[in-house]
Amino acid sequence: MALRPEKTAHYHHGSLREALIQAAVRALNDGDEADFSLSSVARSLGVTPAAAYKHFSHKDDLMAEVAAFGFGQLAERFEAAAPRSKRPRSCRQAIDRFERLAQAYFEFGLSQPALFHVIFGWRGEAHRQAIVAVQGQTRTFGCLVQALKDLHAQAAISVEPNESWQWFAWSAIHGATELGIARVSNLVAPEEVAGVVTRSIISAMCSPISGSGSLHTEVIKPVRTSQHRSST
Amino acid sequence: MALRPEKTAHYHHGSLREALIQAAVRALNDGDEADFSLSSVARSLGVTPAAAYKHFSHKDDLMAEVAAFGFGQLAERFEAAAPRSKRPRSCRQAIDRFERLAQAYFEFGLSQPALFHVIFGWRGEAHRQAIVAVQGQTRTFGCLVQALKDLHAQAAISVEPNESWQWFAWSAIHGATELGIARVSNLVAPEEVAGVVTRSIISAMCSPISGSGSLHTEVIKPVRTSQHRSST
DNA sequence: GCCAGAATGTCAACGTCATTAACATGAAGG
DNA sequence: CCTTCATGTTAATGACGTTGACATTCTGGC
Repeated sequence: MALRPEKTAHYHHGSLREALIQAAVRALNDGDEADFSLSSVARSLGVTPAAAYKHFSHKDDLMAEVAAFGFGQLAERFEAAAPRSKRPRSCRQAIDRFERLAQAYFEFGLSQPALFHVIFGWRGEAHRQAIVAVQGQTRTFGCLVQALKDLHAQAAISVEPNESWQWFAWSAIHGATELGIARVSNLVAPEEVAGVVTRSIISAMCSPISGSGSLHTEVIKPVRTSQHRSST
Repeated sequence: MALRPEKTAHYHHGSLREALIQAAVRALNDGDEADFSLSSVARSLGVTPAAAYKHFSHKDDLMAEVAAFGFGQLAERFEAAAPRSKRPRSCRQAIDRFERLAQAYFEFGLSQPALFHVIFGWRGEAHRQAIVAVQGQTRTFGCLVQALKDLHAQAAISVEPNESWQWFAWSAIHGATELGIARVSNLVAPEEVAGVVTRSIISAMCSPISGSGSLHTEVIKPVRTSQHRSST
């Protein structure tokens, strides 16, 4: 059939390995994570659980692939929200772009919480997990870092986005997503989370020390008044 | 034995219910979450798994109690790090207090990751989970909010800590903890995370619009130069 | 003091899960 | 054609969550 059966073309099933990964992702996204199991995933493909062990040595092996796939999906969302080709050419473009990235991150977590937790919460074999994490970071975290650099290049923030700031920005976005998934509070409406978080991060990175007062009045002032609505 | 056998004094075991909860917490904290099970917890108490079902209708029931207990532990850490009796009387005291709270949150998550994820990541019966979350928030999240108000009262931050800011501060601290647990990156050394996060949050909440320039040069400047070490 | 009944535990069983070993099947290549 | 390897099934093992039948022990009323 295939012109070049490069590696795993289609023996009995075709390519069970990929099918299992995608079925696992589908099962995770289709609600009930309690019902998630290697067996049920195999069953959904009309295949025996034992068949999975011809392709994965442990369940953790499958989950690692699922995590890698999830990172890919997140990267796709990032690319869709802020295409690499369209670099920001103004301060506001940089800000909007950064917010869209945060929004994509948040929506990804809320719409696929089980997958999200496989990516970031899976406790598996440390070795493989590390590999997945590193690969995933280069694709996703790199986008955030670039957005921060763009913010700086377009003078939307005054501090240079060094590693500490990168860590902080990621933490804030990630934490907002986790808290959103946990439904631990409804202090901020979901559709406003990304805006609040990004503007707060930007506010943090507008240091007033290097005589950039104009930046503040230009960028931060309208943000603050319009967004962080006062309560009480 | 007991002067007043108020409710569940000691029948066969004594008070299995409490013992099970604490044994579960112990099992979660003693590494291997993969080996965690209702059965193993019961076994560790020399008791049959079925015995647990005289006290909890489902495993989720037990986990909800574990989550509530975990919230209590976090609250204790908060109280130890920043006693409610010792209210800050200066700007620096307020800042230090806030940082100690963040540090306590971070260390709690890193030292007891499994328990931490039961608290924030457990997917159980929505009803009970909501109750636990609400109760836990009043004890823990309230401390953070108070710290933010103290920061404002001591003029360490200029914006009023409304709900949006509370959400943001919590998100940043929570996200830093989650990323730390996931060991997803080592951009910032663990012992510096709390400092970086708190100072960044404070920086975000120092709005330059209300003529509080003195606050910035006084509070933020030394922070920025000493902490966010430049990289590249 | 004794006994009914509730509270609390064990035992045995069910269905599911992850995992494995033994066996079957089908494609590929000599 | 026939070996060989990749891929699948079957059947088994031990652990898990959960339940129902049964045993024990505490408690309260007599």
